[in-house]
Amino acid sequence: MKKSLPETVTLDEFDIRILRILRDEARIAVQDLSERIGLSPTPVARRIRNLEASGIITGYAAMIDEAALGYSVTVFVSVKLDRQVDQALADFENAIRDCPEVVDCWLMTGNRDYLLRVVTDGLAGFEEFLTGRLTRLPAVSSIESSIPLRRVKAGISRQP
Amino acid sequence: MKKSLPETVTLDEFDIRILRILRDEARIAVQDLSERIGLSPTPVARRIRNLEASGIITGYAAMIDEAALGYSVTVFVSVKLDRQVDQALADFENAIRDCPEVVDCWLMTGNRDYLLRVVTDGLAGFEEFLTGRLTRLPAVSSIESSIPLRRVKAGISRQP
DNA sequence: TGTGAAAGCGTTGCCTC
DNA sequence: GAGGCAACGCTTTCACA
Repeated sequence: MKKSLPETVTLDEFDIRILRILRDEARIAVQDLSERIGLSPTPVARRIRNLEASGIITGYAAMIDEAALGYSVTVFVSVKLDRQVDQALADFENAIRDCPEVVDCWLMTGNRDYLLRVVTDGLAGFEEFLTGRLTRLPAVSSIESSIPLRRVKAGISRQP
Repeated sequence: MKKSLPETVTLDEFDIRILRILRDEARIAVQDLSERIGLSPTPVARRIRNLEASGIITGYAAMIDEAALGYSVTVFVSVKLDRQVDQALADFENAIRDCPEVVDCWLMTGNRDYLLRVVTDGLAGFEEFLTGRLTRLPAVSSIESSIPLRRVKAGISRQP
């Protein structure tokens, strides 16, 4: 039932604990990590390498305070395309992947519209993105923006 | 000792390049990083420590493939509260922070509703979260769920 | 910011269970 | 099969220029 995944890796308690710690402190030393979970460094390093090789750990990211960098505006944008053929979707997605302003993008069910999280250095920058880039993409028919007041919980991935 | 507000830190080209690299490869060795940006390891380590201390780097996260862990379902949930006094918001937010299913949560402008990204190990798990936890929170008046087909772009933060 | 020495850490081969 | 130990080599750190 639960083996539809490409990787049928089985994770034991140690793997789960490693993931749990690495999820929050990705730059921790293997040695410190091994002390915390009660194993010696050797198997911990092996387990981390296996988790990386099997695709369970897909990478490590520094979490950067966007506001401190001057990116103070986050907007959620809902985009609808007027043509929903595969080519239009693919073209739109390729264009989105080239936009640094778009941090996150999901294709939604239903009317096959997209949900984007857009980050800019101000409302002027957002307007520029909207009028200068987004509305100029072919097949874009309607755009709806929602502005958040604040982020209540900031997660990267679900905790095991 | 120039410890000022996080917003007023000035970043030079080296800092930006360090952030850009750490953003994608947070576990890179300082030595490798220093070779890539053309500085010796010592100042690079110092810069990283300063970036952490000034709050520009808020942490490091391992990116974990949720599907490989069995968390195959992502749902965006829009929640509206019937009372919008501060206490109701605070209570709701505290409850949300305790839900491992809720990966990300934003308070939106307008009708002051919340946008949640919920991750579970299946639709049954989602239903359990919905009926067992979310609808039981006080002040929750309406809930709307949207299911994504796929993630087009998966970002952590805006690239500098 | 860079250099060099010292301390700390990760990696590997081998052994044990 | 997986964990642990020890030694080697690389990385980080600190004093000082």
